[in-house]
This record gives sequence, structure tokens and C-alpha cells, in this order.
Amino acid sequence: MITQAPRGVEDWYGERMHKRAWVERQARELARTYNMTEIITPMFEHTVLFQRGVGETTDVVQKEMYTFKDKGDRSITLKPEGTAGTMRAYLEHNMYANPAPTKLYYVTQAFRYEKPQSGRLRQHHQFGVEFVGSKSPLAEVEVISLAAALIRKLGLKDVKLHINSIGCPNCKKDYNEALLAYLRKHEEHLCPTCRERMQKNPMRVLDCKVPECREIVKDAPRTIDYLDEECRTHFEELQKLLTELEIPFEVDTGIVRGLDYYTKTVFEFVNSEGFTLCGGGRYDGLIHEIDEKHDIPSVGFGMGIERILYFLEKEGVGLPPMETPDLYVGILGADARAKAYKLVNEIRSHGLIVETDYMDRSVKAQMKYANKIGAKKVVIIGADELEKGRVNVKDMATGEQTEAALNELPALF
RNA sequence: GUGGGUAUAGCGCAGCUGGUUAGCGCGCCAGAUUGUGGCUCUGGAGGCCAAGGGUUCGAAUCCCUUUAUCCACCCCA
Repeated sequence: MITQAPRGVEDWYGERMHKRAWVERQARELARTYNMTEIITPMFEHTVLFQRGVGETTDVVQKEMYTFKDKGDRSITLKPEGTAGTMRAYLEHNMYANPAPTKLYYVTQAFRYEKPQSGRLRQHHQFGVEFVGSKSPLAEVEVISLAAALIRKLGLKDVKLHINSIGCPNCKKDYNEALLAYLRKHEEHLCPTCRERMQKNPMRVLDCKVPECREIVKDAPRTIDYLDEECRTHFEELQKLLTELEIPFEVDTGIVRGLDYYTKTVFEFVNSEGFTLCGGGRYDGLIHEIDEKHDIPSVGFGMGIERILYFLEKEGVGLPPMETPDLYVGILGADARAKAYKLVNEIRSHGLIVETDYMDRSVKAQMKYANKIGAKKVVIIGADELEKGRVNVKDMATGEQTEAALNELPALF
């Protein structure tokens, strides 16, 4: 039990860690070219931040948060997503005083108390961006194009962009009334969960996968038909821009994101299985919700790193392999140990990956070991070599040996 | 939260209807003469068969409970 990690969390090491680091590197490099700077916020925040930011009625807040009292009797919550904390930091450090917009990206863990299954954990990781301060649809374009570019850069093919507009609180009110009225008419044909759902949050019914419900939902009122003038223009302008920029998308009136803060644009990148890789949108009311003194629009997304890895695996995308040692320095005899090890570190100081023997293995066993760890070249240091100052350098791929002076070893690479 | 599957060596598995010292492949360690890997061969280490309880002369094998894990739903990344 003590050697077992808690449910739904995992360790990162070896090949998988290497892949994750590679993915994160791609994301950081790309964000840099968009002039976004990295932000790291704490792993936990005051619980109220998420209650207010993410929304009291959401599943995330109602049943999925890791909340506890600290020793000072404060209610603390492990962050379930990246946006709220970032916005809090934005406000706390008066970033609105800088010339707008503010463009941030983050790589963070996120904690949600859920029942683990494929692609769903209690601790997962997200790469996300926050574009704060612009009302323009070009802000959406900026973050969407970044996400699309990253997906391309990672080599993923089976990913499509779906967009929708759910309007501002103004439009939402009218829409919810219309939707509820419609659903009531068809209530008897809906599945039991949907019948329940429609009371709490009718928009959830739009997500249902039961065929009968889908049939009904097909003709249900759509949020985009209830947009007010401003929201409609905004959405149209966004589509125009995406089209001109040749970023393929599909309007999916069924997208309803689970977090309360979304306004106007919502979008998702999904694969053919219906798995979401990345979810985001606009949240113009979020900052005001956190601090009523301010009212600043923003757009952003979160992309699941585990999902990226899952998609890469699924699509069979090859990643750069893990690095293996450039050189293995074999040691023959205790007398050669110190000098051989000194040589190891000298070569390392040139930036090369060098491995040696810490196990007192025989020469044969050292060769086997060097082969197993994928060393590119091998030298054996014994009394002879130290005396002459020369070694045989074996190329492990070809098996050929060439002679070289000890002090010219680094130059061989 | 609801429903289903699984749990045997480091990893992947076999062991079906209960019967003596629990197997296989891969991996690991060592050897096949004297300071050189990959292939092959030989040998070796490594398992309270998830945990607890029950049925039985006898349980990895049947039953119950717990835990873990996987999958689907819900929801999401």
C-alpha cells in the first residue's frame, strides 16, 4: 500500500517523461513566437476563487475539487484548472496597468476528484494560454491559431476545430427560456438523465449521446439564433477571420463548455473518437467575477498534456528518441579508476553524455552494458592505456576500432 | 456518483471444470579459457498466486468482503 501512489495520479519517468518534456518544449517554443510569457501560479488557491471563477453550479466545483482546511483554518483548494489562478495573479499584480493586451501561457497540474478512466485522471497537466484585455475577435483568432499551430507542430492529424457562440449573459437568458420550453414539449421522449438535466441546466441536454435525445436536440433552439446584435457580429467576424486565415473549422452548435465563465465564443479541438484535446473560449465576465473593480475581457484555452500524449500514441506519431550516451568509458582494474573517472568528467564538460562502470564489471560485461544502454562509442581504460596515453575507440554501430590519444577524445564527437 | 471486466516473477501471459516441489516468453545476473557488445548455447536469481475471511482431506483454481486497476456512462483536459 505504501509503495502505491494514490488513486488517479501517476509518476513520470523514462520514455514517457521524455515525451512529455518534448511536448512541453514544443509548446513553450511556439508560445514564445506569439510573444507570450510564462506564468506559474501556486498549486492551491483560496477555495472561493474557484467557487466564484469557475462557477458554483459546475460539476467541477460541486463535486470534483480537492478542498481542505489548512492549519490556519483557511479553506484551500488544489487548482482544478489553470485560468482562475492566472486571472487572480493578473489582478494581484496589477498587470492591467501594463499596455494591453497581456499574453500569458502556463504549464500546470490540475486536480479533480474524479473516477479515473482512459484519458481522465485526478492529477493531469495542461498547457494553456490567457489572452487578456481584448474584445476583438482577433484575440480568439490568436489563441485558436496558436492551438492549431501547436497541434500541427506535434504532428497530429486527426484533430478538428469546432466552434460555437453561446452569447453573453444577456443572450443566454432568452436562450435558456426558449430551450426549456422546447424540451418540455418533448420531455417524454428524452432519456431519464436528460429529463433531470433539463431542470438544472438545460444546455447540458445538447451534449447527450443517446440517439433519441440527439434526434430531439437536432431541432432544438440553438444559442447562435439567440445572440444579440453584438454577439452575432462578433461570431460572424470570427468566422470570417478564420476562413481568411485558412484555419479549418466547423460550427458545432452543440458545444457547451462545462465551466460557467464562458461568454460568446467557445471552441474545442476534438479527434474522431470525440475526445477533447483542447477546450477554450472567451470569458469576458471572469475578471469582474473575481474582482468587481475591474471588467476586462479575455480569451484562452487549456490543452491536456496527457491527452496530447494519448493522441500521439493513437496516431502513431514518432517522436525524437531518448538520448543515449555518446561515450562509455570502461574501467579495467582498480588502479585505473580515478584517472578514468577524471577523464569521464573532462569529456562531460564538453557537453557530451558519458557513462562509465560503477559495478566493477568485467570488460565483457561492460561491453554488454555499453551496448544495452546504447552508447555510441566505447573506450576501455586500463594500465596500458594510461601508460601510453592512447586508447582504442570502438564504434558500436560498425564495430570498428580506431586509436586515439586520451586528450583528443572530446574532439571525436 | 452508476454499471461491467481484471488482479499469478521487473514486464507480457499460461495455469480451463480444485490434487503432490506454480510454469512460459522477454528482461536481469553469470559462464562458453586468457582485456571487447549485438547472434547462439548453458546455468542462476526472482513469486506469502492483491489482501482478509469461508467451503474442502486438499484452493492460484470455488464463495464472500475489501483494496487496487482498466473500461463505459456522467463530466471534462
